Amino acid sequence: MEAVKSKTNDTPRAMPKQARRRQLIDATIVCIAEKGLSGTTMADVTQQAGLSMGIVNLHFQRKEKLLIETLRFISDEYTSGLNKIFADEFMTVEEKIIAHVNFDFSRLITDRNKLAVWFAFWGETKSRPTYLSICANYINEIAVNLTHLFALLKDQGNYPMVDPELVCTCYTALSDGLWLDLLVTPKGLNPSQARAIAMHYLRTQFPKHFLTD
Amino acid sequence: MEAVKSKTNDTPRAMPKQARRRQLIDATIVCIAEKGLSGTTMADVTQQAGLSMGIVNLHFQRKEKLLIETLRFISDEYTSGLNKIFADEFMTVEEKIIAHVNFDFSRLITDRNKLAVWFAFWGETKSRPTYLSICANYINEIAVNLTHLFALLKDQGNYPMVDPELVCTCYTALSDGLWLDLLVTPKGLNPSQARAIAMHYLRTQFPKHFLTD
DNA sequence: TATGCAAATGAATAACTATTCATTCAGTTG
DNA sequence: CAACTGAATGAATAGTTATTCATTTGCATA
Repeated sequence: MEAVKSKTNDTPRAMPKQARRRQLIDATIVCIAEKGLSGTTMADVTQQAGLSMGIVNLHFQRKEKLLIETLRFISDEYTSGLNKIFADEFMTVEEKIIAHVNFDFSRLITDRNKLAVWFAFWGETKSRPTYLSICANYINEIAVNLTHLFALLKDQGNYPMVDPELVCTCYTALSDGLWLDLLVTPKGLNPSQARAIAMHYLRTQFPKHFLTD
Repeated sequence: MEAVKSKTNDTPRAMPKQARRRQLIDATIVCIAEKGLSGTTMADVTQQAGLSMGIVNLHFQRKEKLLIETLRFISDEYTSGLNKIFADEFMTVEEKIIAHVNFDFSRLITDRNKLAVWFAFWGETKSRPTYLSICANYINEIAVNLTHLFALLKDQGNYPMVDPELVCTCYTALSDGLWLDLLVTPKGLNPSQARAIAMHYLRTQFPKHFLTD
C-alpha cells in the first residue's frame, strides 16, 4: 500500500503543488518574453501552461503575486548558482572567478526568455518597490562576495594598484550590459563572445591571471 | 498687427502643435518612470500633462503611437547629442572620446526618469519589433562612429594590441550597465562615479591617454 | 465686433482583462 | 465501491482602460 502512494515518497501532496506553481512560473517567463510585461494577460499565461483561467488564483491569489514569484524565481536561480561557487572549498580564487564568469554566460542565464524577464522587471523597479527590493537584495549579496574574491586575488597575485570594489562594480555593470546586448541584438553577439569580453576586462586588471583562453 | 501674431514668428500654427506633442511626450516619460510601462494609462498621461483625455487621440491617434514617439524622442535626443560630438571639426580624437563619455553621464542622459523609460522599452524589445528597430538603428550608428574613434586613437597613440571593435562593444556594454546601476541603485552610485568607472576602463586600453582626471 | 475654424474637452462607449465561484473531476480512504 | 476531499475548470461578473465624437473653447481674420 505505501509503495504506490505517489511518484515521490515525501510530501505527497505538497510536491505536486510546487510543481504546478513552477509550471505557471515557466509559462509566465515565456509570456513575458513573447508579449512583454504589459502585454501578458492571465489568459495568456494559463493557456501557455495548458491550464484553465482560475488556476492562477488558486496558486498565487492574484496576478501581481505570480509576477513577483516569477521575478523571485529567476533571482533565486541566479544567486543560488553563484553561492554554490562562492562556497566551494576546493576551487582556487582564480578558478572561482572563472566559474563565476562561466555561470554568468551559461545557457541557464543567457536564455533570452529569462533575459527578457530580467529587463522587463528592471524597467519597472523605479515604480514598484517590491521589484526593487528583490533585485537590490541579490545585487548586494553578490557584490560583497565578488569584491571579496577580487580582494583575495589582489593580495595573492600582488596587484597593489587594483581596487577590488571598483573592479566588482565595473565587472557587474559590464555583464549587465552584455546581457542587454544578448537580449536586444542577439545577432550581434553570442554568449561565448560576451564571455570573452568579460574575460578581456578581467585580464586588464589581473594581467598575470585569466590567460587560459 | 503682425507683431502680435504669436510668441514665435515662424510656422505660427505648426509650432504649437509640435509643442503639444512634446508636452505629451514629457508627461509620458514622467508616467513611465512613476508607474511603469504596464501601469501607465491614458488618464495618467493626460492628467500629468494637465490636459484632457481626448488629446492623445488628437495628436498621436492611439496610445501605442505615443509610446513609440516617446521612445523615438529619447533615442533621437541621445544620438543627436553624440552626432554633434562626432561631427565636430575642432576636437582631437581624445577630446571627442572624453566628450562622448561626459555626454553619456551628463544630467540630460542620466536623468532617472529617462533611464526608466530606456529600460522599460528595452525590456519589451523582444516582443515588439517596432521598439527593437528604433533601438537597433541608433545602436548601430553609434557603434560605427565610436569604433572609428578608437581605431584613430589606436593609430595615433601607437597601441598595436588594441582591438577597436572590442573596445567599443565593451565600452557600450559597460555604460549600459552603469545606467542600470544608476536607475536601480541610485544610492549606490552617482553619475560622476559612473563616469569615473567608464574612464577607468578606457585607461586600461589607452594608458597614455585619459589621464587628466 | 462678428465669423470661421482648428484645437481641446470629457462624458459616453466599446473593448479588454482580472477575479470569482458554482460546478466538475480525479484520486484517496474506509 | 461509495463517500470524501481537494484540485481544477471556465462561464459569468466586476472593474479597468482605450477610444470616440458631439460639443465647447479660444483665437485669428475680416
